[in-house]
Formats: sequence, C-alpha cells, structure tokens
Amino acid sequence: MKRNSRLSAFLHALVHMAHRPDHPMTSEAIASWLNTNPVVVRRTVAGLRNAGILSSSRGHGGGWTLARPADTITLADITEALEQKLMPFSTEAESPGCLVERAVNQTLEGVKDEIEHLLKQRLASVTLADLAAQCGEGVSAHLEKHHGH
Amino acid sequence: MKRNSRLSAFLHALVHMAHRPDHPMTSEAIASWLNTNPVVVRRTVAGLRNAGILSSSRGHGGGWTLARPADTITLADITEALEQKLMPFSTEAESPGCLVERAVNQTLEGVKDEIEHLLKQRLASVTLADLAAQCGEGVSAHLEKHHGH
DNA sequence: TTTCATGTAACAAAAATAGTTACAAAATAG
DNA sequence: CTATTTTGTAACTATTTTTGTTACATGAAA
Repeated sequence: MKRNSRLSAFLHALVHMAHRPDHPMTSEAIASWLNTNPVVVRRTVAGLRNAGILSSSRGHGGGWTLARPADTITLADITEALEQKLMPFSTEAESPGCLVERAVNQTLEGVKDEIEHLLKQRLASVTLADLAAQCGEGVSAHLEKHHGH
Repeated sequence: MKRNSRLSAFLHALVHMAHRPDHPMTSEAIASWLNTNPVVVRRTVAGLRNAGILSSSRGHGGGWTLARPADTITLADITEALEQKLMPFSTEAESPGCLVERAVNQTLEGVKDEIEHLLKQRLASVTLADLAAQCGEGVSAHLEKHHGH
C-alpha cells in the first residue's frame, strides 16, 4: 500500500465498518484486503484509535470497530488522524536574512494557509455516514458474497 | 534541499531573477545559495525551462534568465513546472470490483478535483511580478551587498 | 490454559530522493 | 583556434523515508 493511497484505502475499510458496526474487523482481514501486513495496518490505525475514531478489542472475536456514530466522523477527522499532509509545501529558510526570501515565503504561507483552511472545511462537510449511504442498496449483498461476513 | 521546500526555494531564485532580468544567474550561484549542488539545480530547473519560464545560455556569462515577463508567470505555472504534487491523495483500487471502494473513491476524487481546481485558481492569481513588487525598496541594495552582483 | 487478537519494539528490505562524478556540447574571450 | 566557462545528461552512490517482517508481551474469550 502506497502512502498516498492510504486515505482512500482506510476510508474503504471504515465504510465497511460503518455498514456493520457490530462486527469487529481484524487487522489481518484489513491487511489482506489492502495487500499489506497486519502490523502495518495496526501501526497506521493507531492514529485512528488515538483520534477516537476506532476502538479495538483483543482476544477472540476482537478487532476494530467504529468508536462513535458514522455521522460524527468526517473526512477531515480521518485525514488528520492519518497524518496525511494536505498541502505539500514547506517554507524553510535557505538563506536566513534574505529579504526576498522572507517576502516570498510570507506570501506562500498565506496562500497555503488559506487553501488549507478551505480544504479542511470541505473535508469536514463529508461524513462516513454520507459515504456509506452513497454506496446504495447492493452493498450488504456484496459484503456477504465477497468478504464472507 | 528537501523536496517539499523546492517550490519556496526556487521561487526565491526566480524573484531575484525578476529583479535583475539582464543578469543571467548560474546554476552554481543558485546551488550554493540553496545549499545544494549545481547538477541538482539544473535537473530541477529543467522543468522550468521546458515550461518556457526560464531560458538558459551557455558559455561565458551564461546562466539562467526569465524567458518571459515576470507578470506573465504565475505561481500555478511554477508549481506545475516543478511537478509539485498539489494534492497528495491517490485512489488506486486495492480491491477491484468492490462497490464500496468504488463509491468511496469516486467521492474522494470529486472532492480532490474540486479543491485542486480552487487551489490552482488561487495560485494562478499571484504572479512573479507581484512577489517581486512585494519585496519593497530595500531589495536592490540587499542584492548588491549579499549576492555580489 | 489454549487460542486469538491487539500493541510495540527492533530489525530488514525496498523505494524514493538527493548528491556526486564524469564528460559531451555550446558559447564566449583572448 | 584554443582555453575557459557554463549548460545538459547519464550513471552511479549515498541518504532518507517508507514499508514490511519478526518477535514477543498483554489482554480477552472459548
């Protein structure tokens, strides 16, 4: 699983969880399904646990479940929890003291902050419940068939 | 020079060029100044040349100059030329055929495109000339003093 | 008490990035 | 015309980041 498809990959898993809130999903299930390793999953998912999005239970029948209702979890929450960098600009000073650099970076930071804010706002307007709803009727049947729940 | 400060670093150089359109700037000058290597600079700057933002001349007194007026070069042009990824999301299918995944990715792509468009629009509204102007009066003096032109 | 699951640390492998060396090509100075 | 300067690139090395693996402790349920 590549880093920049992490959001999409885990969203996928989360939506499945939203469809079956009762049924804990193991790291191994998620992993095999994202073509990766259980430990990698646990590592990544730790962010979602710390953010109060997922909760885990151990032992028999354990695994991951949503920690709160799907309509209170937004894309903004998730991206933040996954530490996905939203805007890949940074403005570290290469020639400290250069007036030109300072002016450039100031403007750049301004634009960055402005857009970042907008982006977050937009991401905050979509909830997991929205996504789950959008999947339509065929999904439960699909789940039975392909993921063997 | 780290990848995510590339934009800021080269913008810095470009603004200097905008201030002295007559004076070609060598890869070596740019490099020493960004704490990196002339070859790395040339490699990166190749994108700016291909995009018609910079032009190069070889031999004695050669180097890099703006290929067109500073007020026709926008931040959008520059970020694109530097192949800076604007939105670090990707939605590659991990489980092809999964309806949930398809729905999730579709929504995600939608949000991504929407924001990307907005971001580009915003970046396109700032020109190199704007940045250069913003640096104020002290700059020419500063150039003489620190960069020895 | 055995089995199954998470939680982490430590290590290994792979991939992406950055930096270096070497040399050809073009342009100018003398 | 020759020496010097500077870009243009390829090939290689080094570094950093990311991903994957192994190993083992902890907790919960059968």
